[in-house]
Amino acid sequence: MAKKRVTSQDVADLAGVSRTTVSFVINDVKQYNISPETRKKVQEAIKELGYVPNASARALATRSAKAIGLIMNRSPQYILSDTFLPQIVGGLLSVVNQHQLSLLVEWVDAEQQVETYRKLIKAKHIDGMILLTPLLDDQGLKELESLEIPAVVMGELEDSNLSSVDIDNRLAAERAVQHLINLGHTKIACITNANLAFSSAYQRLAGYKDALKDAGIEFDEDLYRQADFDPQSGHDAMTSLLEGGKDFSAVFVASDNVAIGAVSAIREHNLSVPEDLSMIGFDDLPWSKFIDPPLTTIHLPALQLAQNACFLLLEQIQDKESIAKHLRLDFTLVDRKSTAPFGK
Amino acid sequence: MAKKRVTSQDVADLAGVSRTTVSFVINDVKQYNISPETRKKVQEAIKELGYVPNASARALATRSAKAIGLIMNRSPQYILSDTFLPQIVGGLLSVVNQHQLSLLVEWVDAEQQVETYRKLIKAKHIDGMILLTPLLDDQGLKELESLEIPAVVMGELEDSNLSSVDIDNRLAAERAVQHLINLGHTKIACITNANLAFSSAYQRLAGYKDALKDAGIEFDEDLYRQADFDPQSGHDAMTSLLEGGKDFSAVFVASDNVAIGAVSAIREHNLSVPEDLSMIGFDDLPWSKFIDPPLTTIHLPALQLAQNACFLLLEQIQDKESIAKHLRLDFTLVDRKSTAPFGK
DNA sequence: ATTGTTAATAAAACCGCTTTAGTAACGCGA
DNA sequence: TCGCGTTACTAAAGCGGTTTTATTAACAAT
Repeated sequence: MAKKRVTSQDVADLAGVSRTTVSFVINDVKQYNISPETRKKVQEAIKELGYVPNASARALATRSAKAIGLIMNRSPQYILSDTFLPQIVGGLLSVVNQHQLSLLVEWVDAEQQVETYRKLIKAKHIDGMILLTPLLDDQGLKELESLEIPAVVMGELEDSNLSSVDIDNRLAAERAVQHLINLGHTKIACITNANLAFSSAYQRLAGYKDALKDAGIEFDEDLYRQADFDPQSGHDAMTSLLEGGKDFSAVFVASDNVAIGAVSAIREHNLSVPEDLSMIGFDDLPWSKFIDPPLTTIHLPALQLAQNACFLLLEQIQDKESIAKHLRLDFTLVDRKSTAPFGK
Repeated sequence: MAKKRVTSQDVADLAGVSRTTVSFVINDVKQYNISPETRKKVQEAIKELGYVPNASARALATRSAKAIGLIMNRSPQYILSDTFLPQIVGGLLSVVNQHQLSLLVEWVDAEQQVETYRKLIKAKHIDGMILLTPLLDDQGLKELESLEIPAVVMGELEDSNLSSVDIDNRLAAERAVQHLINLGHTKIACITNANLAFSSAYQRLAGYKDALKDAGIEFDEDLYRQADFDPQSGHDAMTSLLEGGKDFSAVFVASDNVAIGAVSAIREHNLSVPEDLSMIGFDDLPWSKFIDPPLTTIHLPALQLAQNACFLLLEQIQDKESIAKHLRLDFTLVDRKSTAPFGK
């Protein structure tokens, strides 16, 4: 008893008009004037039949998918620990919904980036895309630029012409480390948020080095570790630092999600934050102020970043000629309880 | 210089065959045997032109969208604090990718549930859907059942015929509370994870009551608060409990995300967990074992739940006649450091 | 030689919508 | 009365695939 699908023809028949007219009513095409009575007849027929236009047919005819894609570079394993995902999805959803669009989530395999980007757009599954956690050497992105496809990256890529939205990661990291320096610390360790192939990790590390340099402190390779997005990696990195034998009184952890693991490692060594070790984080996740001690950190306006990325993308989709923009939102340093003056 | 789109006709021309043949090659239709040479010619043409079949056209012709939807009931505001989202998305993505499908994320407004579900499916945007955090009285779901649309809910709904995947929330909550009782606690407070319209909140509360009843402890309205998914609400609920004047030695918090806020409130009252108050959580979020104290909690296999939900859905999509299944995955109680015997 | 089969490909219809290019009806000025 | 411009609508041609049906050639069987 497969229910026959209701098409615009059915609506047209019931209303006693043509499919053309039905289409005009639905899309509110204004240069063709349809009489109020006809309009009403059609609308009633639509309601009576419970007609919903077929999205694929529409997309095919209009050559626009009415959908955008959120493209993630991380492998599923990393997505699991992407603490920002809810904020990003929530942000995108809020604007996408207002514009009657759909949101597609895709994950591109590192090995076949180039292919995947191309396919997504060529297949016209989506009208444009938002790229999350870009890698510095992403060949696929290079191709995207040349294909002149609507796209905006959430993150910074130095030599890219794609539109982007981010905070100034490097400067923010510098400010974070300066905060520690201002408190009198000179031996400051650093744990990155991820492997340096990710632009945010690279830039935050650069900011750390900037701050040291400004203060005339030499960068010490032994006080630096790489983490891998999740708390466990932070725990391991901190353990390694503590057992490395090098003395330090403060640490800059380039992601709160990593920091929470680092704090647990510090506790395991019977030390405490900030009494024995000051820590400043990065990201300001929803729970950062609820842990013990509440984390001093850099607030990343993830929701706004996502929304703005979406706005930029929609702009590009509507006006293909629009030039690439690089939007930088403000960050703020949130001073809580995980830092203390040197020497107590 | 709008690059002309490459269609199957172009491929056919280049290969010197018909569109039909191109289609057969692409889809590997086996009842029509195409000679190896033709096949090769076509494949080379495809490669040379960089041809990618248009998804909308395909969907229109095959009447299948090759996409599934993840439908969230929470408002964007709540999505922000949905700590499981990364695991769910990661889980879905991993199976969706294997099957060459796309994943659409949608949020349905509480006010227009019925409409939204129908539209999504009728528009054939998606072939089926996975429903997250269902509400107990969701009218839209009722309609879904009658429309015989492929759908599986992540969660439990008592009187629903839709397929579902979940753990036994009620039993798990009972076990959690029994754990406290076994430690000698008798005055046990409860903070729900959300408002009781959400089935998980309702069921976890029921489990809490079951455990009390089994142990002959009377349910005390004053020792019970509702939270609202996020840490702040947990903080507020716990503050309210502590300042309520009623004595209690343990608390069951029906979500770790809420629990982290509750712990912070406890600290603010200069009390500590588990010395002054034992706490058991629920969910076992990625960071639950890294906070201080590491949370004793119920482990919810979110990733597996998502994957299984997806499998069930795909099954339903392929075989419309398949009957609804209710899958219950195992939970485990993870005993960490936030609980202690009563009276120390 | 005739017919029947089968293998390999092509023609054409169709999926359900949008959109261009009309067309009929009507009022209006000359 | 005729021509002309509006107004309110429609027929038909796509959009780019899939799928049913048809066609042709080769080959085996009668």
